[in-house]
Amino acid sequence: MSITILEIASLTGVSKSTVHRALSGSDRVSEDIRRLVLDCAERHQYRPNISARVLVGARTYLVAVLCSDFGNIHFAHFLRGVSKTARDSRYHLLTVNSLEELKNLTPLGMEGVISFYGDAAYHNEPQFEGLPTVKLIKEESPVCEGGDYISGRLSYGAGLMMRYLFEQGHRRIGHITLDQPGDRGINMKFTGYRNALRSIGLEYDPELVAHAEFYLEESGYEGAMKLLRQKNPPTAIFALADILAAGCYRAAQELGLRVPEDISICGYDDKEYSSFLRPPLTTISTPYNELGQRAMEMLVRRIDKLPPVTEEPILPELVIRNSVYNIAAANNGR
Amino acid sequence: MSITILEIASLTGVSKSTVHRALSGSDRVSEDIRRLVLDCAERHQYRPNISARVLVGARTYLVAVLCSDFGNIHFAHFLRGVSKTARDSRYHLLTVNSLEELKNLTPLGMEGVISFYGDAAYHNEPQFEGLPTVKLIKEESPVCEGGDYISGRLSYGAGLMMRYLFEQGHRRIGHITLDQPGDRGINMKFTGYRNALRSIGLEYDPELVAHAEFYLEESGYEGAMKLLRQKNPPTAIFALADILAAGCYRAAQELGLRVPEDISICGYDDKEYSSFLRPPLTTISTPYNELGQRAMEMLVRRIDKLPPVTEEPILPELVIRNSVYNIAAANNGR
DNA sequence: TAGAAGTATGGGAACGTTCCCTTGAGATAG
DNA sequence: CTATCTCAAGGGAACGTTCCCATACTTCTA
Repeated sequence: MSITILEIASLTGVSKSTVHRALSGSDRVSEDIRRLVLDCAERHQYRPNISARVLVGARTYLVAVLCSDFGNIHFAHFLRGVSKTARDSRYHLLTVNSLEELKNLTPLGMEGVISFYGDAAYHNEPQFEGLPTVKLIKEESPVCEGGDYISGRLSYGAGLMMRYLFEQGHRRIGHITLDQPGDRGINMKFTGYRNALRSIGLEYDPELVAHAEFYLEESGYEGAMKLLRQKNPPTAIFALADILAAGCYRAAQELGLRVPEDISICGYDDKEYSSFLRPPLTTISTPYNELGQRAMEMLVRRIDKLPPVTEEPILPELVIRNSVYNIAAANNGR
Repeated sequence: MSITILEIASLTGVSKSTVHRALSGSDRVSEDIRRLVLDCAERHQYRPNISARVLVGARTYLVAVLCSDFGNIHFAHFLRGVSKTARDSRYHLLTVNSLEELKNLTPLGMEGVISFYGDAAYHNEPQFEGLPTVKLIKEESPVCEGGDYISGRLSYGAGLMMRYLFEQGHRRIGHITLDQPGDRGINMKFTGYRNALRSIGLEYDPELVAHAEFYLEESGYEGAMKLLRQKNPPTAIFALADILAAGCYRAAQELGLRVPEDISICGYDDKEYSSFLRPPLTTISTPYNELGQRAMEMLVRRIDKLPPVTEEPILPELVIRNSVYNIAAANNGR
């Protein structure tokens, strides 16, 4: 274990109070003694005992990051962002798997919580365990008015893609959505699709929407099959997730349709594999790393009781590759 | 904050010692009082204050997981495994980004450390901060004799692939390795390649080895170009990583070679995208989830001062898809 | 029936830190 | 020269828990 404040005191021949003052920055200590103490602390690699600090209610610079699935690659990127800002602001991170575990760990003295895509059930609580809390959510909604939150802006992303498809001349745009109970984000994307249709001036046609059951390639395949076998099939399919888009590719291949010449396909997520699909998939990328950094910045301000600042929003980006055909140009060229 | 032992004491009218005894399991307390105390604790959702425990040197059930890159998908899976076992054995996890941060957080009272693919520089230290430590390493080596470690067994995985290629009739097998300073694991894979060559009875030919500079698709492309443009090119290329294999695909395509008919390509990692490559990539999968569980089990035993048990090793697995051509069968059929 | 043995409970100290109050010494002013 | 002020430094309490020892009471044994 590390050396304690009391040991430094006896080593330097001053009292623990004086050591504390010297260590905790410019209080009332003479310059000589400060030097002496700081020197001794440095030499013995003194590190304050966080646990003791907690007990007396002092600051800990500990922040909990809540995520129910550590295996999620998006979380991994998010965490990397959080971790970066945390390091810059001398905070320490504590990853927590569930609300139950968070409760068990609160005595460690965390000063705040960052929550990654929590269950919809928790959206209503503005903070966890009475601690300042920043939540990453899939899409803003009135429910979240109370607390601090940062949004993946799925609806915006969906609109981005829809507008792009429209610009490329597509008018019949299919959509594969995912019916996952309790996950508001996905319905939000569906909403994004519908809103975009409206703003573009296209009519909503339920025939153009397939409902996938699982987050699997197979579900995308089935959805695409349903959409493409109609008498008047769409010219483009916007799949809710890249993994579903991969399934669409397989369906297209099986039906003898070329991507993108015969059918345009695009996804959402920009997974690592998406650029390796043939043709490389046009998709939407969410900058989770930046979202993580921003979330931590927001939390730090909140902990410091600073008023929230309105910064430029962090928006999903359109990643244009080769899976969407420019119908407009093709028609012009004809 | 949660209710304290002292508050329960005054609530139930007994002393804090008695409350502590009742709470800490069957010590010397009368059944009546135990009931009374447990009831009160339950009702008020008592949670022991870990920080106070640390201070008096009692158990904390806290374990640190050390990883320098939280964005690593392999780590994400590993962490999921660790987390599962931790939950089952009522341990709590604390993810730590660097050795420096670990040092800062030791006062939280962690009882052990699990380290994910740390720098080679740390391999020599059997434990961090004097705590029981289990390390995930890429490959066993004499260096690690002192401490507890669990191995990804890269060398075994490389051997697995080489034997498979040999069985499929390949005799000129190229290899793309990665020159990363300080990363022993990669040299280990290279060693695995050479060992496998020897055990199979093939001669080592430096002409068949390309050294990639970065962990990038581009590097794989360059490596494959070098190997395939020789006058006597290999019939198969074993790339050090799936991402390099993806680059090999591009090189093959550019040279007008069909995969796998003209050139077999295989990788290592079994990344999510590997099954989406055309043709789907034959590769090696490391069960990081299981490795994480095992690592935590080992650590728990070590913390409990139990002797280590020798269990079945967790081995990488060959994932056969369609990127390796069976030359032997083709020749027979001819 | 006295003393020993055993059992239930209470009380104090300790862990390392921070906060608050006190002490003492030197400087300044009247 | 004394009273007041300033400033450096020391000392004690508190946080919540655990551990150890003390105390009171019961039960057993000779």
